[in-house]
Amino acid sequence: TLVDKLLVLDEQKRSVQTEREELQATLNKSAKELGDLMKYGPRDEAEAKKEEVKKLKEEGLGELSEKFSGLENAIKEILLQLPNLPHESVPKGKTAEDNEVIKTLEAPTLAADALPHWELAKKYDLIDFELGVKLTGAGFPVYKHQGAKYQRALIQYFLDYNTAAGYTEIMPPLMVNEDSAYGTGQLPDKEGQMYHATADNFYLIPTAEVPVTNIYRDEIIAPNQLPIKMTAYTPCFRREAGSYGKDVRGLNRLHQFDKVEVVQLVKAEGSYQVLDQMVAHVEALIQSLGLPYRILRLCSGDTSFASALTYDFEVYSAAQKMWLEVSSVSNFENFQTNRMMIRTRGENGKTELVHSLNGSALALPRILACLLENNQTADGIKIPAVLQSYFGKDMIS
RNA sequence: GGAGAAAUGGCAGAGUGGUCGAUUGCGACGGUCUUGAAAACCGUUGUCUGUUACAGGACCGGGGGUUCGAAUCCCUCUUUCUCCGCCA
Repeated sequence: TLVDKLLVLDEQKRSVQTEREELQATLNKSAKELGDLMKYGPRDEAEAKKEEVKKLKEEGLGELSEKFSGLENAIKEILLQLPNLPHESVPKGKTAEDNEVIKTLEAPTLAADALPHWELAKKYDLIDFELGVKLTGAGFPVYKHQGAKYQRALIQYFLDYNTAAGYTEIMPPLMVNEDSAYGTGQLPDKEGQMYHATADNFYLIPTAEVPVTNIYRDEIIAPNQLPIKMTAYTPCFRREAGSYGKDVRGLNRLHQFDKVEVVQLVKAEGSYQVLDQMVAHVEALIQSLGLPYRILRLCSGDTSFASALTYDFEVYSAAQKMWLEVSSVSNFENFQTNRMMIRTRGENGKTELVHSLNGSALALPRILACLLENNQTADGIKIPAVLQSYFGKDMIS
């Protein structure tokens, strides 16, 4: 297996490293002696010594260095391919069927003539999917009138909700470089899922997690700065290669969508309590919108490359009669921070990796879909109480 | 896009081929003094790797080269600053 290979390579690397460093040490020492000799010693003796050192270097060092960097690269390549290890509470399983339902609210039923959100979007002129096709392509909807305003209201409400809980608001770049994409684990795992601006080798962000977490790449965070809590609204871009059918109808799956994300960097001890807090945070947010939801603990096969434990939140689309994922809350432990070298100092002053966690709070399109479908009435679409001050009225009509 | 200058530890800023992992100042931390604080004085203060431990090795924006020896010389890339051009 990869791991066995890794162990062998690592052992080889160490022994080559020791060998090389010993040679390096003799060379360094000789060079120093030679320095004195050049200054004070007899000329011919210095020259003789010089030849001797030169020969020693040529014989060993180049070969050893090559061998070493070869081994090092092989190891690095394997390490990048290894996913995170699942937390002990993660149920074993391969597909979404094996996810564990932690909590579920009753799925409401609507009148027989209830419309799916794409019909409602057309009826009230909220979203123009065909226009998006003209401008860009499928999966790039155009929000209009009350639809655009509803988006803005949701974004603002979510950001206010998160900052009230102590998250600092961030507005990051929407494109990142290769280092950032590797840092959070999108590369090499999700190479084909990101839009790639090849002329400059930038990637359009699939989630705010990427730029926001990378803010602290290569940093040692003072212990009194922890926990670091950040929230960001960004559009997200995903190629979604391989999706098809009713999965992609309407707002169900888009290439560009809006999301408000929360990210935390915390001490390793207690990171799972923080995960629980984040789950509670997201749950209360969904509750405040009055949407029926359920919480899943993802099985090993459904958990993403970088995550150790992920909870998914799904809301119920009453007109489509299906659950739609609207938030994913994960603890990455030190998987991302190890790649990014995000550290803090422990009791003894030694550096140690922090843990990174993040979650959506929340992704907009499916929330909007459910808000439209579940709140439709003969007179219009009701706006939840918490959103009315942001939206400016209590009904879309 | 064109021309020039620069990149050194948390920050500022020395260092132009050997004794430099790096002077000094500020900041931070510990201590003395004080009822407490300030001031003053003394001390500590980069990262990675590696060993049971000591030793050892690497890192002065990134990569490559010259040399017995590179923070220092050469090539290249990136970034920043100044001037010019263009522009929301």
